[in-house]
Amino acid sequence: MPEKTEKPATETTTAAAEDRPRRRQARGERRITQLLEAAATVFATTGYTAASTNAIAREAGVSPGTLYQFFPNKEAIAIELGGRLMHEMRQSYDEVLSPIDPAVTPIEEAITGTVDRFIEFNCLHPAFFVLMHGPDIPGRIAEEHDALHTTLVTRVETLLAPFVPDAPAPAVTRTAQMCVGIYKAGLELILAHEGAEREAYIQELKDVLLRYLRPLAEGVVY
Amino acid sequence: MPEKTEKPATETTTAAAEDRPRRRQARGERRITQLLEAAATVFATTGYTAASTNAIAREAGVSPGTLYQFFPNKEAIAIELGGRLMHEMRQSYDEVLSPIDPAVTPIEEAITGTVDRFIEFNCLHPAFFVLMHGPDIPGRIAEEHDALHTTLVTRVETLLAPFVPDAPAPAVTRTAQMCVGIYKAGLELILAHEGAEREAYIQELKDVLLRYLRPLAEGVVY
DNA sequence: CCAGAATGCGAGCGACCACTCGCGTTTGTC
DNA sequence: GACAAACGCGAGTGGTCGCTCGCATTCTGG
Repeated sequence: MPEKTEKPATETTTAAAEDRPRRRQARGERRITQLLEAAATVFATTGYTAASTNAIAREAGVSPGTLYQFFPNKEAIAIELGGRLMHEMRQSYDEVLSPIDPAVTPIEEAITGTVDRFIEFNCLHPAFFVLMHGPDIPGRIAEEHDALHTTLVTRVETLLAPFVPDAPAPAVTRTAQMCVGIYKAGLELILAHEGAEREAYIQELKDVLLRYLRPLAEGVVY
Repeated sequence: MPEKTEKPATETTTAAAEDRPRRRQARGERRITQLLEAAATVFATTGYTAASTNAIAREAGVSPGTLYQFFPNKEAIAIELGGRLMHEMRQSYDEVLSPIDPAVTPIEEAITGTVDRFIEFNCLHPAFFVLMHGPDIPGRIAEEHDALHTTLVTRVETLLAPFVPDAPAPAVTRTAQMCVGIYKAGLELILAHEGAEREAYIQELKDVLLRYLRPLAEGVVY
């Protein structure tokens, strides 16, 4: 991996926020989103490491040089793409994961709503799954991935907490971790199928989570 | 990928079964297992694609040329390693997954026994998980992976079948798929922890599967 | 003990890939 | 309309990696 330019941290003088206050033109912004879309499809089909920057540029219909006009390196593409998808996801998921009162919303509804929302998002943006769950991903993105994962786990914990008021914290964490893992596993199956079969797997995932969590909500301890 | 030598099929004269009836010496066999062990550790730490053949040779303390004395290419190393692990696994799992009678063995025991056996094997051979669940894996190994996966699913299906005699086949398949997926997810969590925490996650995985499957065994349909 | 095969070496080859550079084109600004 | 900056190109560069080749060393059968 040629990493020659060590980015000598040219934070030289001015109090300017960015090191290079590159003024983007409208054309440039368009190219960026275009390149990001191309990257999304290439990442989704081949994975991150196997995706070549040349392939992304080709997919976008531009030259490799043009690509590097807007992104300093391959990782930055994934970072930016991941960031934008994360942002878009938060919009969907802040409404769903936060405001839940076990007295009002039964656990069945909480699970169904959350799962539906996440499934929809991931079906719409298959690259997100690749970037966030792909194991061949280098440093910086892995950090974002971890951040998302822990955020997700914490959210599930707070979602779970009111249902199990008298459970020790580590146990709740484990349950939340399992939930996220189960969700990931289910998502993979769901993305691998289409139509009625996909719907059936969605239902199956809900069943798993429901049967797993309902005993907790009912205070049953086996 | 440089694939120059097209193996000109030097089936020159004799009706020998193999193209090269290479007589291995004891030293060679030792080198092979040594290289395979080295490959296992390198694969387990860096994944398949990121693992360089030179790194494997270095880990084994031999030169790259020596490595290619015993394996035609990088893929063959993974194939052979995967094959040996598969073989070793079958020994553990044929005893567990086959002979189960729901009248004699309750579902709790079936789950516990199966999970324990598989967990143990995967903890012992972390490279197996990487080779079988890594997404950066080229053609041939992916085939073996798929073969293992479907075998696993089929086994779980037959394991499940006696508990749900009147369920439609596709539904059983879906349930089996979910079980395998859940197991994979749980395994990842288990491998990521140690000691008491690991044990707790093992228990958690068993709980998930148990709560998921018990309603089926009891004929309860939500 | 001695041919010949198996084993061992490591510099090097070719292909690929992330990334660059010089130069031409378009766009915004005064 | 003129100047600068942003945009666009694509051949080229350095580096890594899978793999080879010629040659030295060790083993094995007769």
